[in-house]
Amino acid sequence: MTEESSLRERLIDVGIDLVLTEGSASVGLREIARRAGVSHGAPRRYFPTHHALLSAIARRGFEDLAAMFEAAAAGTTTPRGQLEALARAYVGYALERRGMFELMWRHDLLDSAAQASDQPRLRESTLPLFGHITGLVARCRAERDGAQRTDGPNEAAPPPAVTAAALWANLHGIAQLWAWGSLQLAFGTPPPDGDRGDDQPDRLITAVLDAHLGPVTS
Amino acid sequence: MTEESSLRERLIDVGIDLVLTEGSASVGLREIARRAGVSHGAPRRYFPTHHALLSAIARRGFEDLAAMFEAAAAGTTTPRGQLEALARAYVGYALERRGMFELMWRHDLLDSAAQASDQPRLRESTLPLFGHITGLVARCRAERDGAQRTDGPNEAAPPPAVTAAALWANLHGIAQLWAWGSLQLAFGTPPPDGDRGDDQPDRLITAVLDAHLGPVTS
DNA sequence: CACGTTGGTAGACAGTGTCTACGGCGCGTG
DNA sequence: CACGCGCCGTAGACACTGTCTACCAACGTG
Repeated sequence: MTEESSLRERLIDVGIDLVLTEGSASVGLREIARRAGVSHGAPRRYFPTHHALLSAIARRGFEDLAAMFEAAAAGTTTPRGQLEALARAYVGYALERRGMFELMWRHDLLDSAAQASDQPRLRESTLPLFGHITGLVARCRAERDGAQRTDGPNEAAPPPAVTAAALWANLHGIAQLWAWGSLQLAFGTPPPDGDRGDDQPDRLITAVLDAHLGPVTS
Repeated sequence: MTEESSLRERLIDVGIDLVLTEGSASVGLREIARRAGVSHGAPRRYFPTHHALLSAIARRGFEDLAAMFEAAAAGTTTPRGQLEALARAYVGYALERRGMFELMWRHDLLDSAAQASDQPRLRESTLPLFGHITGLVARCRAERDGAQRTDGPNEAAPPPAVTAAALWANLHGIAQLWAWGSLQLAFGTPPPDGDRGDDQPDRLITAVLDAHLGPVTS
């Protein structure tokens, strides 16, 4: 099945492999064709341009990310727990599949606005994710409001969509800055290629959740 | 003065111009040389490789950003106000000087780890920024703690460095996601090349500040 | 069997980053 | 004043890239 699939899928697979091992920069069209065992003109039959192939690869990344969210959310039932799992999955994905995460936001390499004739636009791949976060934030706040109504200074919390956007942006920034190495050396931990320190982002993530949703009430 | 400077500076200037007008992607070494009026091999005299020239350009970007922070902080005196100005300056810079902002975090294009013989490492260019944020957060919290000590559920706020990192990451994520267009369509405003909606990031920024520092107490 | 379509090959073209050899210019020294 | 020597920039080559085009071998169908 996986060995004799159509060349189109094989090119995407090889591309993903290349993005993950090498950086997202050196994913040449000819290199993908080479590793797929075909001539350099072969991909053109399925992808009119290099960007189209990269977009297909990135689309797979968004699908993987969505699947990872569902898997993470299956563990717990409370909205706060699901948000926590989602957050951990997001920056976890960015850190362990760094090249893919980079590629997914390189709008200069992707046809983010064009649609591939039947697929939805690549830019809108993040919409369900955002909707998911918004829903969880709303549920989370509803639970909180139902439980205790005594805390005074909670005046005029922003609507769930704003909080969700802020939370998402926060996770995204953590992922990118951590991948770049800035946050590590801000924390004093030596960043150069030392894979240790994987708990530090966790500390940041819980801090961020507390900030945006309020501390845990249990 | 500016017209007859050394070629080295002129190359950087032309590169910045190119990055700002065209995207950060198409800043070819030969193109810079062409627009500077020299042959394609000339830059090599001052920058051993393409990445070195791009790193010099990015370094200028970090300097500009730092200068913009100082200018923004000069307006107000309260730490909260300075943080607000800094936040607005950060995402403002990212939005109006988009190409530069993109380039600055493209660690696949920059010699982020190597140092240019006398300049500090490019990766550490963000350290003073982070230190600044941390200091402001600490001052902000000290003021808050001095004012009112009555709110109960403020148990165990994270150390200032963690809050500063979270805040910075949040601004960074807002800048990037907004530049990509995801946040716009998450908010319903049409993102495709419509420059309108510049107030929306402002709403996000204030929400983010409130979340990380607590709502304004005035 | 002839035929057109599908799926891939191979070569060409412009353009890129890097490397190397070569010129011209100015400047200090004999 | 001549000479030589660095500095600074030019020009060409090389390998490589993405895109385009012509070609070609199967293959199922009439």
